[in-house]
Amino acid sequence: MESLALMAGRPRKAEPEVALAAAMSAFWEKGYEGTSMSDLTEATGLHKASLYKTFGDKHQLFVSALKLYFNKTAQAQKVSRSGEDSPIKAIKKSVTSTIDQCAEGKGCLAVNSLIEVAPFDPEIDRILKQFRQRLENQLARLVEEAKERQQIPASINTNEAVRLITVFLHGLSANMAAGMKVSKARTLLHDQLDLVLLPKKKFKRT
Amino acid sequence: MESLALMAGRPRKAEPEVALAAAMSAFWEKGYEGTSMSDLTEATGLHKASLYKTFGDKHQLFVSALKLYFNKTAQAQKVSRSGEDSPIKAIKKSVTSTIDQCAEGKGCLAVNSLIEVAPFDPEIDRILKQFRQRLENQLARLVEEAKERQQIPASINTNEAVRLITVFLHGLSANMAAGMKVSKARTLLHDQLDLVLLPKKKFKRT
DNA sequence: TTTTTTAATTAACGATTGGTAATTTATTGT
DNA sequence: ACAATAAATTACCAATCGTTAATTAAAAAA
Repeated sequence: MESLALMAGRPRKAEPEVALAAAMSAFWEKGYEGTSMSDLTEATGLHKASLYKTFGDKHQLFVSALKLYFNKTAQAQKVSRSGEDSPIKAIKKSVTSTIDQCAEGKGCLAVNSLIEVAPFDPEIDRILKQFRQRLENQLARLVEEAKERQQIPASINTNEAVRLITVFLHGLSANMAAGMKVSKARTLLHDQLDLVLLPKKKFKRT
Repeated sequence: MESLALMAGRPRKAEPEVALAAAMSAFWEKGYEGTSMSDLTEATGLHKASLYKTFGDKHQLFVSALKLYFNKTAQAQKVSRSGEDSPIKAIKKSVTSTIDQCAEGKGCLAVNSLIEVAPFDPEIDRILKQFRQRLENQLARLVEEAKERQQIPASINTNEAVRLITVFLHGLSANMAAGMKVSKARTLLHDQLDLVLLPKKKFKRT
């Protein structure tokens, strides 16, 4: 009765989910202000009026696209670390998946929006904060597990370590938006992980 | 004959340098696309036609504003590390100055532009690359000096260390654009510096 | 076949965008 | 006083912005 239901009325050209995914891509490529309604009609294959009826105005559509983005990336992270028993390897797989989603020249939609729209848009700001928090909690859990299993020193401050990793991810996203290669980003990310999660020793300053 | 010359014609309401600084602030606050010509007239106190005559079109004005931004930040860094003999302290002062310039809710104009305009604007992309390179060279020089003075281990890979620092700075800028406090950013930055510049010791994995 | 339902389509709205041309105002040089 | 100069100001341009109303087309239900 839900997905296979034959509905009265003219059949739509594109399923809302498909159209939303296309809109998400458009926002991702061109940013919120940079994506016009014309761009969205072109991307989705739907006409303006249909977009308004289905998703509300541009802002609501953007909110929906953002949420879809998060579901997709969260899902990708989950998949990439599925079956991984080692916490520290799970961390690596999780964050590497994040980088892999940042295609060159596009960066991460969340980080892009953090800079472009969050400062002027309380609702988007709230949503982004929420999702950052979710990612940080996820990582914090894995760091704690890694400590328990003595893969990393217990002396590490979990919250600080997580912050050092996520802030670095944001930096990588910014660079990837401007063309940094995925391979380069991966290398730097792994260096950063080693730095954050491996212990330091004292060093004699002169 | 230059600065004090009495010129024929109606005197201008604002000196071009002052107007350019105001335009820079506007772009910094609202981004390139987000700043309309009306915003710019309001910020500079100059009328549209005057802006066009003085600076060319919006894009040229933005280029000039970007260059001014770099000159200002480079100058601020230079000042903040002036008279500092210790290379490692000079590094800290230099990058801290970068963070201090990223006012809360605005981030860094260069990083903002990296995400918002560089992907669609080859000229801006080129300029930003050039300035990132300049900053990285500056830091690399200081890292090398620190090595020579044995403030940090010679085993450190200079280019990698510099990249880990600058990428982290970009991440901080993104977060500050969305409201991270300067004090918080400073703390994280210093943690990152210690991590990158202090040596690690081997750790037995289980 | 007619009615009902739903989406596609067309056309248009006022507002704002970046950008110019024409004119007015204020100053210096002669 | 009068021309020359340069900036301020006003008015305007076509194009695009996000948004909406009215109409048409295509399917199911009666």
